[in-house]
Amino acid sequence: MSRRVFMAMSGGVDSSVAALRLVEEGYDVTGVTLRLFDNEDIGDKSSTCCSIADVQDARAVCMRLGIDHIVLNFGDLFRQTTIRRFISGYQTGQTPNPCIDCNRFIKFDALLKRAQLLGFDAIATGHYADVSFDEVSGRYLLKRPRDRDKDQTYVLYMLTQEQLAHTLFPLGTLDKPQVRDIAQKHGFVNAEKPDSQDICFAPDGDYAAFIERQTGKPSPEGDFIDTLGRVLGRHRGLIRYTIGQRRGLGLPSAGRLYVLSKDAAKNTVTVGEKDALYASRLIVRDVNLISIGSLAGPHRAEVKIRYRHPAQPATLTPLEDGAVQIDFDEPQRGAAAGQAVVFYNADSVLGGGTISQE
RNA sequence: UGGGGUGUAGCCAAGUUGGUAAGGCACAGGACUUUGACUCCUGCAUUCGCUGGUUCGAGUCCAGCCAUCCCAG
Repeated sequence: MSRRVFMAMSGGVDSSVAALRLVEEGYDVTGVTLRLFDNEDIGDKSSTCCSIADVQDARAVCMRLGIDHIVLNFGDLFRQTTIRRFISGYQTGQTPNPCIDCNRFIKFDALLKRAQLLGFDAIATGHYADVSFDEVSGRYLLKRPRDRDKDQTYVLYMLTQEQLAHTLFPLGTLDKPQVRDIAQKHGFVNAEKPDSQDICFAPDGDYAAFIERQTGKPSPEGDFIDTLGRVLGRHRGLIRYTIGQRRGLGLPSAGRLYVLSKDAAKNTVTVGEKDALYASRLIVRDVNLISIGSLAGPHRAEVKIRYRHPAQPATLTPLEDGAVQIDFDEPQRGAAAGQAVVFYNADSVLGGGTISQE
C-alpha cells in the first residue's frame, strides 16, 4: 500500500481537491508543482499551468492542508520532449497532441522517477480517471471516471503497467461540480478558477506563432488546392492548418470548405467538402496496451480519435509491424495523423496509439 | 465601331406588379474544451457602378455616362 505520495499540483482546483482527498485518506502527501517553461516566451498574463501565480496558488493550498510543497523545474526536459515533438510534428504535416506527450514524458515518467528517487511510493494527479488492479488478468486497469463528462483517460492511454502501479487518481469517483464545491468549502483560493484550456505554452491559442517564434523562421506560404489539383488561393503556412479545419482558410466558396489533407513536400493544403473528411480505416502506430498484454487477431472495441467525442464501435486488427488497423463500423470524421487514438472496452482503456501518416 | 449581356458588402448571390436590401462563403467576437479541429451563438450593406429624372416612395421605371464580358469585325 502506497503511503508517501508525490501529488502533482498545477495550481488549479482539480489537483488541489485531489491533494485534499489524499490527505483525508491518510496518505503522507507532498505537493509538487512543475515549472515547464518560462512565461517570457509566451507573453502570458492570464493564468495557465506553470505561471508564477499558479505556483503560488498550489502553495497556498498546500499550506492550508498542512503539507509540504516543492517546485521542480523540468523546463529542459519539457523543451526536449514535448515542445520538440510538437514543433517537428507540425513541420512534417502532422497534428500532434502535446498534452499526451507531457503526460508521457514528464508527469508519468520524469516526475514518477524523481518521486521514487526521493523515496516516495507513488505519484498522484488531478486527472479524472481511475486505476484498479484486476485479479483475474493480473493487470492494472485504467478506467473511466465517475464523471463521464470530464473523462480524461484519453490523455492517459500511454501509461504502462509499471506507471499505473504507482499512480493515484483521487478524482476518479468525484464529479466536477463536487470538486468545485469541496474547494469552496475548504476556502481554496482557486475554487472559482476556470478550467484550463488551449495548449499551456500557447495560452493565446496561437500555436503557429509559437512555433515560428521558437524556430525563428516562418512557415512558408503555399497553394490551397482542390481535390483535382486546381489552385484556389494561397495559404499562410502549412503549420496553420490541420485536418478538418474550416475557419481561417479565407477562401470564398459556395459552401463550407475544410482542410482535407496537407502535403509537406509540396507545401500544399488540399481543401474540399465535408463529406471527403470521413474515413472508416485508420492505421495506428506506437501502440500501448493496458488491459491486455497483446492483441491477437481481430478485437472489437470502442474507439476515440479525439479528446471530446464519444467512443465509436470498431474492429482492431494487429498488423505485423506492431501497428494496429482500426475499422470503424461507421466512417469517422477528420482523423488527423499525429493525433491519439484510444481503444476502450466498456469502462476500461484497452490501449491506444498514434494515427499514422499514410 | 456595330449587336447582345452584366454591374447589389472581401467573394458568390436573391431581390416579386416600384414600398423601404434574403441567403451562403469569408471575417470578427463569444460559448464549448487540459491537444489540433469540429460544432453552436452573435455581429457584419442608412445602401444597391455614377449622374440626373418620374413618383408620396426606386435596387426595382426612364435618360445619359462609366466599367466589364461575349459575338461580330
